[in-house]
Amino acid sequence: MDNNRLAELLFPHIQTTAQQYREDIYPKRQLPEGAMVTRFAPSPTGFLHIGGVFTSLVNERCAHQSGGVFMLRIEDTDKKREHEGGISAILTGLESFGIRFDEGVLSGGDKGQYGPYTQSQRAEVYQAFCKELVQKGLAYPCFCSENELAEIRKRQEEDKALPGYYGEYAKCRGLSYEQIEENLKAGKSYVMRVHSPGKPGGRIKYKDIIKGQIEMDENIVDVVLLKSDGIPTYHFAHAVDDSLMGTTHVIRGDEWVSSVNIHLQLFYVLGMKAPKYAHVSPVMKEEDGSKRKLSKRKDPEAAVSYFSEEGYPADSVIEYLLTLANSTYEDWRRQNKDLPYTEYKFKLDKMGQSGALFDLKKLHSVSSEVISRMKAGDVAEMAVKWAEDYDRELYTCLVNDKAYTEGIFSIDRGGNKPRKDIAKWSDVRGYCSYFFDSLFQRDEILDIDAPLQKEILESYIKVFNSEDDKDTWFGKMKELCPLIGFASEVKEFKSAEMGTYRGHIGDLSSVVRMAVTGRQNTPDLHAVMNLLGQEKCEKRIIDYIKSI
RNA sequence: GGCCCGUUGGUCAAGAGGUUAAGACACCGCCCUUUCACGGCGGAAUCAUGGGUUCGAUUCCCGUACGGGUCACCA
Repeated sequence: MDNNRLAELLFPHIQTTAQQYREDIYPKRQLPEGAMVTRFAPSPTGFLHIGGVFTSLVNERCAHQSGGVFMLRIEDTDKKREHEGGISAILTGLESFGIRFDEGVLSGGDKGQYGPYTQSQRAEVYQAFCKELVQKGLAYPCFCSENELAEIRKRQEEDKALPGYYGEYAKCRGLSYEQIEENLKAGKSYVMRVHSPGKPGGRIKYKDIIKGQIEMDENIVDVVLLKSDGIPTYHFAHAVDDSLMGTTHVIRGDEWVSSVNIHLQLFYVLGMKAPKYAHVSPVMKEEDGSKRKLSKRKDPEAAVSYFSEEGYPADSVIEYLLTLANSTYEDWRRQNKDLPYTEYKFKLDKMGQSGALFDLKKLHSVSSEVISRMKAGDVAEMAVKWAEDYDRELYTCLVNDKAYTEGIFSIDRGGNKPRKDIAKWSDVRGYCSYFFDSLFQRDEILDIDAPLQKEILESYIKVFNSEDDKDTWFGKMKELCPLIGFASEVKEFKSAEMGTYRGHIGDLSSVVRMAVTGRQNTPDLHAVMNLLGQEKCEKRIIDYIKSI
């Protein structure tokens, strides 16, 4: 059959040739040796998943630390599943994590010389390549209906044969020009399939940067290249786009591993160089003692909105994700507490081969470390920002007096022994509620006799002055001890015989802390009282005495 | 079911043919400390299983179990 004639029959409107795309329109990138060109290619079918942040982070690191290019390509080839606003949700989500793209679909519009970066806008490009394949006898139209395909599948099941459209099952492979023309005239819908050069029993090998050597059956199925609407399947779009756009490393979820035989074959028939592959394991979730993929529907922490709602800083999430990606990251971080994560040399081939469980406890720990290193002003600012959206009552308190708010977050901050009370902004309310009368409440009880507490506080209130500096304040505390039968040193208390003292200076502090803040756990008590001021402290103490 | 991949403490994991099998989170204990923290020290806890190769296997090979992935005109 005359393939050129068939190509014209099928694609009369396609004038630009694949050759022109390859050589003129998408020239080779001029990049330094070793620069990686990577991409994140989501389909706008829903919301951003934490797994998507994970893979895009890995892609981003590889590109930017090698002096390469990182692209965002939108794979919107399935119109049925597309969601309104899906693209901007992904864009703003990724942006909020500080993941930056050099090329592709960005919030300000497309950027880069290798576009368009939205697949639905690239129909002609794919069709040109498909046309070329037809000319080479490597692609053909298939008019099989859904029912016919189902029948084939049924027959294969009975024969215990490999499912798929191939070999003797590929009815449309041998259609003549006339038959095709006739079908076309009759207006029958059709897809374009590759004429797979694969041989049954053939094996292929490839080296995956993460998974290592992988061997599998060669693809023999005539996979669909263009769907009946002329839009490509993922497989075909991947092959065409990634070679045209000069992607050097395809880093994607490992659900694609088993399709690599198809992809490699497509690059082969297209006469284009295949990229290197790295397949990332999914982030998992533990349930009933077994692992499963983190699911958007079942697991709230799968959606990135969970992290903004809970108030985990983006940096914390990134930091945690990095510890999952490269286990040496944690060691590096301990030794380089103040460097940005971008200074860490990420290693693709050191990624785990099996999926890691998403551990909220660990995130919590990582995040409290991150926040403990922030400046008071930044903490205040981020907490206020979070409260504005998620806790109006807290917000009102925090914005009322900026200096006061910043004072709260300044206590015990900045030294080399920072506290780690806050892991997420939703912890802030609990952390600082006693600084505001409208949030203040007592819900803890101290394990010391009430009469003793009263006695202590009645003595204490006489000498208390919130303006005292720390040494003066502490000196007064010590002087108070003998008057109420307490030891002014914990050591002395411990070494003395039982019954010598009624308590020690630590107990004294606890009582005062409880009276003033209603809690047993607060930052430096002197600083707290100093910020609260004389009047408030006294009132709290008096109220407390009355209440017990 | 076919094909592919995986399995080191509760979790994340390093690791190499011979190691006392790192480290981190969580947990427990102690120390430091006016308290609360932070920090330091210590503890408990792991190579899925059966064969084989080997002087020696957690590491290499085969099988089993378990887990994950994939078999669309979805990505």
